[in-house]
Amino acid sequence: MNNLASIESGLAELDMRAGATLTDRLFDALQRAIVEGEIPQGGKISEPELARRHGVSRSAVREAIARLEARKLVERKPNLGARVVVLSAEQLIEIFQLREALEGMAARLAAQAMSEAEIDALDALLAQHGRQIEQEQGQAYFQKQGDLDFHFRIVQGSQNRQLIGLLCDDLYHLLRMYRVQFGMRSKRCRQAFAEHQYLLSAIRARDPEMAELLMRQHVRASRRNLEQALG
Amino acid sequence: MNNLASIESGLAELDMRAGATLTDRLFDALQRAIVEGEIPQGGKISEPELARRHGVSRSAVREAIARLEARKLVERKPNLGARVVVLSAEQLIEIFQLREALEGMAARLAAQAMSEAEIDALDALLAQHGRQIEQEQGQAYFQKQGDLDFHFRIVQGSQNRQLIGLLCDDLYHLLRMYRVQFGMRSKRCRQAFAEHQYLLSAIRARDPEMAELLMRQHVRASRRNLEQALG
DNA sequence: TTCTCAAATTATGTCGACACTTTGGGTCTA
DNA sequence: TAGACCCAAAGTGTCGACATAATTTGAGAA
Repeated sequence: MNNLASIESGLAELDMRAGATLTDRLFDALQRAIVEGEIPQGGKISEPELARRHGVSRSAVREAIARLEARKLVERKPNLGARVVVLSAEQLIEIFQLREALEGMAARLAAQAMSEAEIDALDALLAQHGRQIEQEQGQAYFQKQGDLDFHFRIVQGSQNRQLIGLLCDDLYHLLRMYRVQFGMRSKRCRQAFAEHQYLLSAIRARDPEMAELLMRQHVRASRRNLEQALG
Repeated sequence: MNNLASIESGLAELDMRAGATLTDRLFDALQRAIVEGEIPQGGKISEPELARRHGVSRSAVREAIARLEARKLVERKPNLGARVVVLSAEQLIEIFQLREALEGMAARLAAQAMSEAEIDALDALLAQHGRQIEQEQGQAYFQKQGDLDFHFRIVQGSQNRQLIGLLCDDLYHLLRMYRVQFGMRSKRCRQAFAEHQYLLSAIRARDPEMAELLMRQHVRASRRNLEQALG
C-alpha cells in the first residue's frame, strides 16, 4: 500500500480502475476538468497547487501535465509552466480542415470495413437522434453530443488504428472543449441530421467513394457554418 | 549554473541551444538514436541505464521518454517500462492511408497558399533530384531523403499549423525510422519523380482539386508498392 | 536434468528537497 | 508621478531516496 496518497481526500473524485497509476488518474481528472471548462482557456496549470489539491507530489502532476501537452490540451513553455490552450478562430478552422481529410478517409474505410451489425446500430442511433430533434428536447447539448457520437462510430468503423487514435484520443477532446467553452448551438442541426442519413446510406450501399464525398461535404459545411459564426 | 550536469561527459553529444532544458536535449538525442536505428525496434528504453549513460537523473530521462511516447516512437506500459515501437506491416499500411488523406489535403491547401518563391524553390529541388537520378549516384538514401524533403515542403506550404505539426513533428519521424530500419530501396523512384513533377505543375497552375488528386494517387501508389513488398 | 518456487536483484512509481528563473511588490531617484 | 532597481515570494527544473512491482537467480524437489 502506498504511504498515504490513497487515503487523501483529494483523490476521492478519481476513479480507481485497476492497474492505473496515480498519474493516469490525475490525467483523467485534469483532462475532464479542462474539457468541461472547469479550468478556462488560457488558465494556468500550477504544479504546486494541483499537487496540494489532490494530495500528491509534483512528480505525478508533472507527468500528467506532460500527457495533456501531448494531447494538445495545454501548452508548456520552459520555466513558465503550462496553460490551457486557447483556440483561435484560425486554429479551429484548421482543425476542421484536418477533420475533412481524416474523417473523409474514415468514412471511405468504414464503408468497406463496418459490419452489418455496426451499420444497424448506427441506424438505430440516427433514428434516436431524429426523435430527439422532432421533440426539440435534447437541444444543443444532446445534439452536439449525438453528432460526436455519430462521427465517433464512423471512425471506429474504419478499423484504422492510426485514424482512431488520432481522432478519438486527441482531436475529439479538443473539439468537445471548444464546444463546451463556446456553448455553440448550431442552427443547422436538421441539415446535419439529413447529411448523416445520406452518409449512412452510402455506407450501407458499401460505396466508399460516395461515403468519403458525403463526409467531406458534411464537415466542410460545418466549417463554413463556423466561419460565418466566428467571422 | 547547474550543479554538475553541464560538465558531465555524457552530455557532450547534445547540442547546447539556448533556452533548452535538459529534457529537451535528452529528447532530441533519444529521438535521433531511435530514428537512426541505434536503438532497435522493440528495444528497451531503460531509465537507469540512460540516466547513467548521459549523467543525468531519472526525472529528466522519464520526461524525455514521455515525449517520445507522445510522438508514438515508444510505447510505455505501467510498471513495465518503455520500448521502441514495432511497426507491423498493417500499421505501416494504415499510416500510408493517413498520409493519403493528410497530404492530399496539404497539397490542396498548398496549391492555394504557397508563394511563387516557394514554388520556384520546389522546382529547383525537383531539378536537383532529376540530376541525381540520372547520375544514379545518390541512390536509395538520397532519393528517399529527397522524397521526404519534397513532401515536407508541400506540407509546409499548406500553412495549416495542425497539418504541419501532425505530419512534420510526428508522422515523418516514424516514417524515417521505418525507412532506416528496413533499408528499403524503392524501385519506383523514377515513377515517383515523375509524379512529383505532375504535382508541382498542378500547384503552379493553382489547381487545388488536381493537386489533391495527384498527391493522393502518388501516396496510394507508394502504399501499393509497399503492400506488394511486404505482403 | 528440468521444473518450481522463493530470495535477491533490478526497474518503475512516487516522494520531498534544492537550485535557478520568473514574478510581484516596494523603494529610491529623477 | 513615472521609471529603474532590488529584494522577497512563488514556480519550475533537476536531483536523490524510498516503496512497490517485475525480473532474474539459484536452490531444492520431482
